[in-house]
Amino acid sequence: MQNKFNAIYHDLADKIIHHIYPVGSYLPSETQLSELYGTSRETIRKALSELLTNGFIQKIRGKGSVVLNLQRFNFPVSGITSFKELNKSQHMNSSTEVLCIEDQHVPLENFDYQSATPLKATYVERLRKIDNEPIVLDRDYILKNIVPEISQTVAADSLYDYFENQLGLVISYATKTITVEHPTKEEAKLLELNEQQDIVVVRSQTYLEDTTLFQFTESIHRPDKFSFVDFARRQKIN
Amino acid sequence: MQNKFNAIYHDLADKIIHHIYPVGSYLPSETQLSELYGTSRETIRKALSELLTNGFIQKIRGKGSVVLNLQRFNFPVSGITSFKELNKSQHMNSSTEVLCIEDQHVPLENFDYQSATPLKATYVERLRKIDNEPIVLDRDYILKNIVPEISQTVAADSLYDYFENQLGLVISYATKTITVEHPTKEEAKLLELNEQQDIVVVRSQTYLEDTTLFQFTESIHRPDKFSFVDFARRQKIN
DNA sequence: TAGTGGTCTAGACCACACT
DNA sequence: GTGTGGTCTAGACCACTAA
Repeated sequence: MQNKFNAIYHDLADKIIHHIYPVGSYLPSETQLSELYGTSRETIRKALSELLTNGFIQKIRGKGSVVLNLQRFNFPVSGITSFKELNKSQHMNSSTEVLCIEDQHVPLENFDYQSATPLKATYVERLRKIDNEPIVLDRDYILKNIVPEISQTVAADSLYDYFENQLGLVISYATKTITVEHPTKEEAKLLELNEQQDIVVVRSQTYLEDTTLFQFTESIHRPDKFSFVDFARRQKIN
Repeated sequence: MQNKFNAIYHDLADKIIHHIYPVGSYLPSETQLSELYGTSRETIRKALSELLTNGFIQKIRGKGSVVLNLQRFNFPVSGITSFKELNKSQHMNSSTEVLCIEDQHVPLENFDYQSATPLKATYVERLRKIDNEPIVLDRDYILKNIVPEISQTVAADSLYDYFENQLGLVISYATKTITVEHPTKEEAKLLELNEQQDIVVVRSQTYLEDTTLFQFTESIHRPDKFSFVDFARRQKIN
């Protein structure tokens, strides 16, 4: 937490989560906060603008910053989060079963992606269970030119942890699409569905800090277990 | 467009969309931009940070700001956008059929919302078609204490246009959940589905600038026509 | 009128990438 | 070393809210 504004953001977020600043109350004004934290007003404003985009507060001109009642939305299901992280922060009783690790080319047509040459990747297929019920079937294609090798133990634990903390990769952004499709026989079997039921498919492409494409993922969700929660701010279209 | 940084943001976004700054190239540096636009560097940085969060560029420390290849993600399906706006910006051949306008209480249990007293609302049910195929069934509950009356003509045109441009309401943010459910007979009939097929339900609560809750919406999507596109930046969980 | 957030400035120092 | 983006500052003026 080297940045001032980041430290202030987390301090304020904590205080909101623990109701030191209760829902519906106003935070101290920006000038008061800048005195409190011994920093300039612009730095305070950066921290507040983080709180704003993450749905902690609403700023009202001429009045102040109100604490919102949206704590439940603050875990970033709409962001990029690994299963292990989610699991940890939600205290779920979950497990991961590695079904397959092998070298494959990325099935580009699935991802609506153009490439002159085939993309070599490590294919990892994993089944995620919560309380012993299958919830998600994850299919990851991790590009070989970035990560040459992936071991069984890493796949069973957490790919993101390995990439970020062992390899020092900085994951930056992703594009996602969510659609509803018919399952294949295999998918239905693994997720314990009958073949009439649809599946929810979340496909994403993940990029590193330097804009290198790095991973393709296909997450197949049981429809009855799927829930996507989002917080959005209005933005006019021009 | 009174704000400098907003004007600069739109100018740069336009130039990216029209490939004046091609995909993969670098924008001029921040100091160059501040000379170009005759403004301070911090103002430029605000504009760039908008471009960043909307997926237009990626900033790389020590190098510059790279133009990303994500134009298709820039219409905010993940934001708050009205059907009419989307329609206009996507040039679709669409129509809206108003099925019902009447006074109702908000069915709070559907939205997992607590309230001591029932919430009086105008209920508007509309069926959205594209190329004469039913796509979405929208059910809006607009709270009476904010908007007392809604006419048939307004519902047939655009609620958001009415709220923002006629009534001067400022819509600020919303919470959304996406789930997959079984249709009722009526829903299946309206969307021309067989009752085996699932539906995608997007439920949202929309708030005004002053944090007043203002609208509940239930959007029922045909599963085969549903697609949700998102751009997300990585944020660590603490 | 006093206090609030919204915008903008001109400067400073730092960490990082490239050559 | 030079140029880049990342952070931070101290001050200014504005528009809005409330008493």
